[in-house]
Amino acid sequence: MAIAKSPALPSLATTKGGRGSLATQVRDQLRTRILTHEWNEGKKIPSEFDLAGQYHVSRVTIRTALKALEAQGLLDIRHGSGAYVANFGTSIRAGLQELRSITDTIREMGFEPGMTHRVVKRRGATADEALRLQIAEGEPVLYMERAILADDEVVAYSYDAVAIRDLPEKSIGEMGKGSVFGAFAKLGIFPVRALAEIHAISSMDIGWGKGRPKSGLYLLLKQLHFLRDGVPVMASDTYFVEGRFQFIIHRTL
Amino acid sequence: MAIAKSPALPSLATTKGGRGSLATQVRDQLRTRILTHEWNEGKKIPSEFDLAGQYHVSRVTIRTALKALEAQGLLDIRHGSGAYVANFGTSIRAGLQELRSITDTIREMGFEPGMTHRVVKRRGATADEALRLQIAEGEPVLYMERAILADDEVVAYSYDAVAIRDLPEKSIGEMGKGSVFGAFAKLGIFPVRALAEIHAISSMDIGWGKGRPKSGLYLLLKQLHFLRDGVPVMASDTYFVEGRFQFIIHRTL
DNA sequence: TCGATCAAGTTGTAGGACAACTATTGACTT
DNA sequence: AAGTCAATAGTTGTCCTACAACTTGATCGA
Repeated sequence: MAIAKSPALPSLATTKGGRGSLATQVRDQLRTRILTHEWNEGKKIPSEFDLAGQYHVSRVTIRTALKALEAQGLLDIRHGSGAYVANFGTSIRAGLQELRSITDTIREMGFEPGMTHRVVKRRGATADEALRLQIAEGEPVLYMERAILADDEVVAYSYDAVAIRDLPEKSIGEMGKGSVFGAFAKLGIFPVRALAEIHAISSMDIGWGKGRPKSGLYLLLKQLHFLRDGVPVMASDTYFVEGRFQFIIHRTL
Repeated sequence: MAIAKSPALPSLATTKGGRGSLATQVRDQLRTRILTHEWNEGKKIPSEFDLAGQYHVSRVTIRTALKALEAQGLLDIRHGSGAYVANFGTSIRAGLQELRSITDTIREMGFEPGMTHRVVKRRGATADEALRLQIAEGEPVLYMERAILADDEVVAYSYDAVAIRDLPEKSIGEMGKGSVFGAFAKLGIFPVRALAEIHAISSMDIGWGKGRPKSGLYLLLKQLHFLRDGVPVMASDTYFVEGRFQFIIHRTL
């Protein structure tokens, strides 16, 4: 095998300590290569052996990365044959089961994300919030009501409650401005998992402002975000205006 | 380490050729052990080394299985520490991203599944069906309209179109009776992946019969089922009556 | 009492080897 | 000439061993 080094492969973990394990980094880079159509749908990607050569890692690491991508529905690995790019239509994009901020998702879909805050305050937790966040009723939470925009059009209304616990007081102001996850990251808080419940809702009491949909039809994503150790940090009820956002789920065995 | 063989571990692949790879079999057995609460939520499961001993397989195989379970949100693997059972509330159960028949899911939730057929016929594909199933308009499809029941209560109405292609004529009758996936399995057809789109729908034209919900509020799961090689075999629009079925999604990084 | 250090345990990565499976080629038979 | 079968190279699946990187709790010392 010739050591044909790919021209523009970003090196692994050169800058800023390279978040996560080697396999994770390889997975993310391979995902990018797949999503940018470096290999056509249904076509075979290089063998594990070749990829190990390209990235200068062991076959074990490559396998771990490939298996992860298979679990996410991007690859189809066949024993004795090779790994193939899963072929759906052209849509695919980011599935719902991948945890990322709404803002990022909107941006990735090619729109300009925006946000307007109607309420940002600190108050005691309601009974429901206390139950979900595993805190006592009345314990302080950061409560927000926001409208989420894509290209200046409202796509969702979100009602969020963040458990304060040992959050520094000054950081609360941060939350009221940009992305919540951005503010989390600055504090070293990284939600790694969310449990979401989905409902269809018809109500005139959800949206506000002039962008409010007349139909009152929403897809409710009732989420609870967890830290690595299972501690819940944020409960958010996000009402997506039906039709303005495409929700996709990959289902695999 | 003592070779303390667990008393009731089903042996791997003793009967009927043992479907799938070793790692897949181990994954399924471990999943069962997790879902039956053999280990409490948040607690550590045995080390990879121990598990390898229990199942008489290599650590690599155990790792592959554990990684798969982590991707499904059942485990949380921490470098240098161990693998922990993910702790959400008690709900969890089967997430939406796991592909399985509605019937099985209902049964697993502790209800008695049922089904009534309103329409089962062979007809030409509509434009939309042709597009989704990647066949020509007018090509024959098996079209069905079914009501899906749990404990004799309607939980969903489903409109399905199965691509006939080289389906034997006699098997079409089978479809009209029990589970569609059961009929598929008998023919050696195994959908391994589905792409689902979610919508909130408010309409009085969906349900029928006396169990029809007065609200007309549904959660629409617009699905397309694929074979391993990416060939679409069934397009189904399933309207779940809002509130009668709990939809859960695990979201991970 | 508090902090640093150490040691044991666990997951992550490496490398080599072989088994199991797939797809293609080429020879052979009819 | 066409079809069948066997050999073969290429690829993923599993095993083994070893060590690196990380976590956790115990130990020791100031």
